[in-house]
Amino acid sequence: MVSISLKDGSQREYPKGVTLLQVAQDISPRLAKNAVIGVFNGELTGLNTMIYEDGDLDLLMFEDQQAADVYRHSSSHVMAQAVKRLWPETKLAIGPAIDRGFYYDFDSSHTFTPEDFALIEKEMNAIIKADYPFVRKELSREEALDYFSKQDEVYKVELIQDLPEDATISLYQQGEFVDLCAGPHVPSTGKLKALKLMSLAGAYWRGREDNPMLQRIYATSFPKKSMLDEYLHKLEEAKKRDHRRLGRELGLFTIVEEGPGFPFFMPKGMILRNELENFWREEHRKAGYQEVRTPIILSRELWERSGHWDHYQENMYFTTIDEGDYAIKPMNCPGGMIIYKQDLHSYRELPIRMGELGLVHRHELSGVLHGLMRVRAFTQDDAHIFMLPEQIIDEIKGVIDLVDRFYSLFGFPYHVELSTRPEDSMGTEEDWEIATNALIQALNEKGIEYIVNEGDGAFYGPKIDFHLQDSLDRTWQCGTIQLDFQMPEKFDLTYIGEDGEKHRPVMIHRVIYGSIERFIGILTEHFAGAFPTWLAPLQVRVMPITERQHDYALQVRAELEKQDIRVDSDLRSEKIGYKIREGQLQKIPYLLILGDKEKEADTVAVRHRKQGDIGAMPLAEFISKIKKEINEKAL
RNA sequence: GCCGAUGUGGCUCAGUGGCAGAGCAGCUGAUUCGUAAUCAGCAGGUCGCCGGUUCAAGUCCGGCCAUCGGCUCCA
Repeated sequence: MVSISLKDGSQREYPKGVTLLQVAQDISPRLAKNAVIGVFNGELTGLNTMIYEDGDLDLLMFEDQQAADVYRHSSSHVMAQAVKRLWPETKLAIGPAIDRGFYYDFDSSHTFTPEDFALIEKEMNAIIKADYPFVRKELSREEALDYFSKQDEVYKVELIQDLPEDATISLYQQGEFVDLCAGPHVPSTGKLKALKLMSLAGAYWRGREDNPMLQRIYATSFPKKSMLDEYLHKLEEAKKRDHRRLGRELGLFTIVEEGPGFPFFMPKGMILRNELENFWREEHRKAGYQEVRTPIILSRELWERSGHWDHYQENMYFTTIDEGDYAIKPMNCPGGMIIYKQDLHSYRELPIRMGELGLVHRHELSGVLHGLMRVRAFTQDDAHIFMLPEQIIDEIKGVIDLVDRFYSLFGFPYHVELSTRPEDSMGTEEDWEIATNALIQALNEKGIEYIVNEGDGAFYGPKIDFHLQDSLDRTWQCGTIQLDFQMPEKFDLTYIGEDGEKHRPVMIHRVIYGSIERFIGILTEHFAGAFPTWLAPLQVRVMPITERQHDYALQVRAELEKQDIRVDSDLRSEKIGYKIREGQLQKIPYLLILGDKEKEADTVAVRHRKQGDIGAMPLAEFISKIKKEINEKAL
């Protein structure tokens, strides 16, 4: 017998060789139905695994992310099986579960089109109906290589060759289909229910540009049709929050063919932008920053000195002036260096925190442009901090605090990544180690969790990145803190120390918003265009019900303007419902509806964009209410 | 840059080789109305661009550009 301890602390005895599914069945038929995968003695274990030793068991349902991953992973095998049936010459690459679904990469002479989706889905459903068990087989490296070589599955062969010497090589088979796979899987294909193929994409084998491009099919699956429908509905809703759509609908910005990647900001977008910049200046003043502005175009010689010529050239735009070569700045730092060098600096001045809202241009590949999130011209809310080596940790922590101050104000969840030395970089191994450790120490002292991106740093130093999410949960790097020992060296920056000698300062590059453009994109999606009142391009719209109240409406509007509230009025001869509808669609925080009653009583009827009609009140009361909301930057 | 898809009025979209359409938005007029769409009329298009096939191309073919979804890359 084996003794199995369950999560609730209870223990059950079973004959040796009992499967997890049988255990689940014994506990409750519903659990057996809903369980996707087990965790037995800490190991993710398939439900049809037989148990020969005592242990702790936790049965996971789809709602658990690990279980969902297994479920999707099994789904990807079924998709591969269907594709192999339909196009037998197709070679298989990899097919993992991802956040909300799964994909499989194929190499096929057949070019998949969305029209194939129905066909593949139909075949997948047939495979599910056949209810093939997922059978695990372990075999030696030689056997595995031999098997996949014979099948001409070149990608699988490559994968096996790259597995560590001591790795267990396992296959999973369902029906006629066999795939190299570590597992585990659901017990059988019949466990899978609601599947949908989502999209096609090209993807380089192993993500390397010089490798062949494979055809990737993205799909998702759920244990219930209703869950799939709900997911699809959410996707539709998310599309309505897309900043590119809202940018047009709300008149914030536009990008046209005449300037791919070069956004135009329209009057309403500029109001939003200016509010963000005002707030930025205020906070940076408080945090001890000075502000500078450096030129957009600077000489080739400068970029050679900074290292950009060698390390960043393919991202830069160039121009010629009087036969001299110039570059349009892709970063603000060299300009900052020049400003620092205009004066001699004492150690007593440090740290010098020098901010710049700097417009940079970068040549991004055409395929990566994406609304305001990925553009070719953007404004970085940059700053360069020049400091003593012993000030490094405190300064980094100061920036981390500032980032948190900004992101919490908007209610943005974010995650942090640490990027280390890339291949194409400047400086000594020692400098990089000191710099990287300083970033790690600051993160640790702040108690911030982070993931590491090996080799993803800037060419001059390692960095801490802050990532925010868009409406589809894609993440975008916004804030970043980069520690740099190289630029001060290249530009021979110095300060006079206590000893009267020249010393080398250390430098931080940092941004909070990252790029104002990207941040506005994130902001728009986060609030679905309903910006907090302090940011809203238009804060109040006054709408009289009939012409009888036009005078009163203009009077109210004038008073609000006098109070620096952004207000307009809708005097068209439309029904009030029509005006309200437009006001709501424009996501204006407050609509003031003025009829005879209000005019008579000298009040305004207030409609809040989310709370709806909140009743009439004296204008003065409304003004103090909205001013409080604006001053507090309330969400 | 690479893979795939898409490109028709300001917006959303119909139009499968034979006279370029609809709804919304816009303009004009009527309507004066109480919390998400009043009615009527008018105007608006080199069908992304260039070339080809054809008696005839929005439609078929080729090239380019842009956009969308990915890959790679990054704020």
